Amino acid sequence: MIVFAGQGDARRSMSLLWRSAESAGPGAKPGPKPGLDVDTIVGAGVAVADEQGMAALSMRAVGTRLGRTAMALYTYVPSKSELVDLMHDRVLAELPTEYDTSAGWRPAITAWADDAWAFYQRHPWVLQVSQARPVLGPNEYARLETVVRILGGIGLGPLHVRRVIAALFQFVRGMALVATEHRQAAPETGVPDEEWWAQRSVLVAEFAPDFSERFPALAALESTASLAAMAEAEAGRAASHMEREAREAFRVGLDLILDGVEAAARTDSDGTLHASAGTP
Amino acid sequence: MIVFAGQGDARRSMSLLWRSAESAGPGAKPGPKPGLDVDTIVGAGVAVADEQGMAALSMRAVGTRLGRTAMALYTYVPSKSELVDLMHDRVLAELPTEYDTSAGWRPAITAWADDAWAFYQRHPWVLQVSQARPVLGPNEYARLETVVRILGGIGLGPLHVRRVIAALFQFVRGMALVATEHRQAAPETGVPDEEWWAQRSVLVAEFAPDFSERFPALAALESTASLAAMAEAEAGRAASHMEREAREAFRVGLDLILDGVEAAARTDSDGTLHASAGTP
DNA sequence: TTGCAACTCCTTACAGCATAAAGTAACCTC
DNA sequence: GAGGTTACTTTATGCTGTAAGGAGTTGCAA
Repeated sequence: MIVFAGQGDARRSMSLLWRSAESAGPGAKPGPKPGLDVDTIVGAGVAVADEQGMAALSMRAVGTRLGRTAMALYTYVPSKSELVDLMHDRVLAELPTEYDTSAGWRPAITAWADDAWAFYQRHPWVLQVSQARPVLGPNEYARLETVVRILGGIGLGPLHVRRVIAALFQFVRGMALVATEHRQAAPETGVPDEEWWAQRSVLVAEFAPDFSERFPALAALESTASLAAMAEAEAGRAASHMEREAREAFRVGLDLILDGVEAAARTDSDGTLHASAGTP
Repeated sequence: MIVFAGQGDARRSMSLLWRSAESAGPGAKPGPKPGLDVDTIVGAGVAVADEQGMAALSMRAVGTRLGRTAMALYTYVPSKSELVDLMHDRVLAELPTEYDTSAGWRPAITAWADDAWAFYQRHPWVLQVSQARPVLGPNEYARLETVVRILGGIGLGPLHVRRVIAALFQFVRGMALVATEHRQAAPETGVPDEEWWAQRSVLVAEFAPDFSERFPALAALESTASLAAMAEAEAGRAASHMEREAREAFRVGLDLILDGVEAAARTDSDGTLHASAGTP
């Protein structure tokens, strides 16, 4: 499903991304009045993707939602992959850009990560858009700017800042991806999480009766961990067990990384070359 | 492209995954001699995916490679998604399962991460297989067992171990994904990395002339970082700049996480409940 | 030896996808 | 009103996974 950006006319897609009441022009043009516009189409695309997932995002689906055929969209948007780019940048606008750093960078970056997490849960399809050649829309830059503002002045060298941010981004993305996949798998396959796992456990036991000899460390971990997990399972039932575990792993991993960043910031600021980038 | 596992007959797919000279049975059966077998088909699938990517993996493509039609495969494999599961577990067998922990867990886990990185670069399509409902094949478990053996005995509680491993997995996966996407984008779109970025920079400057006012921290970072990046760019030219950056960020991020794990292991082993799971 | 059941593999068919090409109708300017 | 431009539709092409049915091969029982 991963869609690559930047195939089409680069100039056209950039002008679509950065347009802002762009060049209203001379006014009346010949031909029938446009019944649609790019914003409406992008909105419909986002609605389809939010409701039915990326796999259900087809030109027909978007067109139908607007009472048109699939081909009608091509008047406004060069191709499906440009539409996805526009959808991506559109939803990115939901992310906050200001974080309070008065209590230090760490609570700020934690809040940022939590917001990103919530964002991905809201728009899971975003995780399916390729990151290789970023959309380079205004909101993509705004998101980056936000993090750079928080982490730019904590004593890391500029190259270090970039890499820490990349690592942070990918970590958040990765954990959010597992969580959304856990959540989506149930409706997609028609089998609830717990039931699926139970069924599989039985089958594993059946086909691999020597499991605990082949994977002793794993078996030991499972037995001790499942006790704790069961106790925990009684608590909430809004989200499935796997989804909650992903959330916990996200929190734990984030703290691990931020501990590392803290240490790096201390050692980096003594000696190593660094420019005072960011934080005006 | 993300394919969900476990839709088909669970029993059938488990027996395919765990089969090992399975129940040769009574011997001669009626009907023509099978011209293919599951292993051959899985091998052909891996070859197609390795060479042309996940998007090019179609039943027709795999069939053609074996001199058959697409439908011939359905005699051996219930569906495409089961085939993908089998391919996944097949290549997972390439990963080493033994790591030398005599110098401590940290070099071992670093080597593990490096091997995983190389593995993903070799089989980028693996990154497109959903993790939500893991394949639960023997090699998937072997991979997990390997990490648990390294991290099980360093003083983390069992629940903590699971989450640290989840975080580690997702981090490696995420960084590997960016790297492979950078590498694949060039052939996929026909435009080399550097050229694409140069072209885009010009367009951003054209459509957002107020860039450095809108994104001051970003602009400052870019200008200082690009100096260092240019010096670095002279060194090697095997991989593109973006790909090398992803690799660097991977290294940096991994060290950050492992610093955190080290600290956690120290504090966790004093006081908190934990079982001595793993490392016989 | 014959007949049958099981088996492999093929052809055909269908619904769905992105999108190219061509046609129709609406609208402005001259 | 004519001509050109634009919005949108219909039709068509070549992909996809896979259901359905048929052809040919083989082993065993009668």
